Amino acid sequence: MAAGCTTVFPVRDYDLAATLDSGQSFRWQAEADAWVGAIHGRWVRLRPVPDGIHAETARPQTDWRWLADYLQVEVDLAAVLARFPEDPQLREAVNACHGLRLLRQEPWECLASFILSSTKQIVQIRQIIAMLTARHGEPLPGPTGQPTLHSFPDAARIAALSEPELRACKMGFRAPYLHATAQAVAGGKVNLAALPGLPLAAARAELMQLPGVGRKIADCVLLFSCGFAEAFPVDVWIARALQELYFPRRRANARRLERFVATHFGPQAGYAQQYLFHYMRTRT
DNA sequence: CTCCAGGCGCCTT
DNA sequence: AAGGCGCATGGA
Repeated sequence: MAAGCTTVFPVRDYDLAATLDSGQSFRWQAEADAWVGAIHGRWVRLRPVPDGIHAETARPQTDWRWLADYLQVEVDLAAVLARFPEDPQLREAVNACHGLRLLRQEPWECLASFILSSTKQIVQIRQIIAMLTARHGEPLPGPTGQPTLHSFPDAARIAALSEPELRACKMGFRAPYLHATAQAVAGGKVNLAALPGLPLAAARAELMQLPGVGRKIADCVLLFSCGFAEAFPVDVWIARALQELYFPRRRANARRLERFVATHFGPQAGYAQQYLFHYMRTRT
């Protein structure tokens, strides 16, 4: 294959803006008609085009599989939606968010990002992560005239930082959680790369050993970076959505909500969750 | 000013 | 088992 800095992924039903800006990933920056980001140690610009997604890198690529995998362009969205349960609430969310997809992110960046997400608004999560990468990531080669992007600092790098250095990135009480989890991952106590090969419950239990990682953050990592499409993170937005859409008359406690999501949404529950989440956040 | 944000860990009942 | 509270920080 010839090396080049651009390619087009032919794909239908892909809303790039909704997907990159729906709270599953925190580093994509909007330009006039494109998105710029740093993934897999590379500067990338993505642009929606009529027949798919146009991609541009700073350095020539001979193999674009890393990006095709990240974007999940091979996923047949219609087949995913076909396995959703038939209920009017979910149908409404799907109709409102046509082309919304799930990404497949790098596990460490995903885990660290969601440790930093607790009781923060998405805007602030983005600010914390921007500061962390600018200060402690490696500068990436990019086009001249563009602001320099940085790689996400790996677990060993964050483990080697002091807690005050982390707190200086405005992450507050999350600093000791991120630090201790970075040490556990860098030290091999949890092997993130092995999680996709485990049964869902075992992979979840592995993640929940880590400090600062409970059920919700574990499910985010399982869904957004490990390929477990049935993982269903329940945050305040989703809890509110389930309460309002499915239990409008009586108050449902956490236990009841957990049983409902485990039985109602099926094998593509994680996709359903993303539609409900985006629908709740964007409806007027 | 108060309230709350893609929670978690620990402490009470 | 289930619920309450503190934790930093900043925006509404």
